[in-house]
Amino acid sequence: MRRAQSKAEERGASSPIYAGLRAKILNGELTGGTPLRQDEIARQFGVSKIPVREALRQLESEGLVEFRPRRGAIVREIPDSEVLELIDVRLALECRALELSIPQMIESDFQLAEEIHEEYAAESDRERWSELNLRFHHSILEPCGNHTLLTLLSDIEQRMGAATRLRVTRVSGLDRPLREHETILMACKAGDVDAAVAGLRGHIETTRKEFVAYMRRSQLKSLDP
Amino acid sequence: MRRAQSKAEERGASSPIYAGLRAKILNGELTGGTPLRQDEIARQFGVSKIPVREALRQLESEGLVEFRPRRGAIVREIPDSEVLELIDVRLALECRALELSIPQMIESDFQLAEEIHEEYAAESDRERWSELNLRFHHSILEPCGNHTLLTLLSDIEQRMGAATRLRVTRVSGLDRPLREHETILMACKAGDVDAAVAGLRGHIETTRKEFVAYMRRSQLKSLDP
DNA sequence: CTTGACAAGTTCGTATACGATTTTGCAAGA
DNA sequence: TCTTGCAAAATCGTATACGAACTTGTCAAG
Repeated sequence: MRRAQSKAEERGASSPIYAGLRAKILNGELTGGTPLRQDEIARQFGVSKIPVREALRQLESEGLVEFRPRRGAIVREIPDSEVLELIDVRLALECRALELSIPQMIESDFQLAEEIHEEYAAESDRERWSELNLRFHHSILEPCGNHTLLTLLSDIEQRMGAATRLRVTRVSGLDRPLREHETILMACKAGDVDAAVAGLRGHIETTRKEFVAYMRRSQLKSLDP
Repeated sequence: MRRAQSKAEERGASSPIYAGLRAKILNGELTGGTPLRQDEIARQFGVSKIPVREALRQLESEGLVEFRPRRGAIVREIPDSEVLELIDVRLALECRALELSIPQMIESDFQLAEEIHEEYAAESDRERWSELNLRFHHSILEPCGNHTLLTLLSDIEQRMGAATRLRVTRVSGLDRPLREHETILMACKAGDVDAAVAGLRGHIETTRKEFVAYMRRSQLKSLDP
């Protein structure tokens, strides 16, 4: 193998590995339980195992990867019960963010939210619904100005996983979330914090119920072939 | 140095290093900005740099340590602005946890909370106030059953740092938090979720105001010798 | 055919080694 | 005295090496 390049790697060799693996896990290319062999990943990226292990450790503390002693790392399988817990966390964080956001919102924020909302309403590709839904939520939360909170929210969303979000989105139609988004946006424009937060809360609680319904169904399916 | 021990290390060499460094950072033994030299830490723990680097990476993603490219790791200095942001996150998570907790609480939970409350009231050592305060909060939040949420809360508290908590606690007296705790506990016993959450919210908002006051003072001090 | 045990091959975890970069110490010049 | 330059030392980041643990495949016994 090539010796250490003379080129100055500005951010270390583990960064691209971290980013690469993270992307593959989040977009569902690597699903839960898949073993992550260090030598293989090292070969793929043309480095040794050491930066690979560092990247895996970082993914571990984000909850995306799990280390088993002496048996290496696997993509973490997030149990349904934890998804429910994460939805509650999301509920708490989004509601607080919205509370802080509304007094900070200006005309351009409303415009952006509305544009995303309309794109969402016009979209027919189910695969994109979840992405547009997320973008709408971010657009009304971002003005809150609390970077720490927003980062935490992103982490939570990623931990819930793309797959989960898709499953939930499929269960519900397009109409119901759109109507709820509209209600929330109206309340934001009116500066009515309580109404907006109540709307968002109901919106997320419905998501939660939909996930519970999804759980029921998949449990039934597994019991009755 | 000794060769690899035959003894089977069940959880890897990085775990004790991680725990050790974490403890030293949280209890204030290592303060913000302190450089964390890999070779030195490795010598102290009798291992090579590799497990040290893994431990540091884990601490990095918890926000306790900062890596600068090619210049190693330092204990992260948390800016006042971020502490304010973290208090908002704590507000959101604790309020939601309490909401979920109250319907789950049984007699023994009330008893535990009351015991801690009384110990708190009787404590004269200021250094222990912050610990007892934390313990009281945990006692009423733990019944919520959402492990993910509780873990996140612990992370947040640790990130705010022992030093910060002490500073804030010193500013306030003992009476005010005690009265607020009592109000919250009463509402919990009565099963009055709204009152309890409102009480907790006010309690944390006061903490926030106290921190703002602390910031003002330390800013004035630095301007006027 | 199934079970158990041992050998061979994988894969992990970390010590050691080494090039590259940053920091430091010191001497020469302004 | 205060810079400026540069060589020496310290420190980082990662490749390589290797023992230990785990997995897999084979074969004999039941």
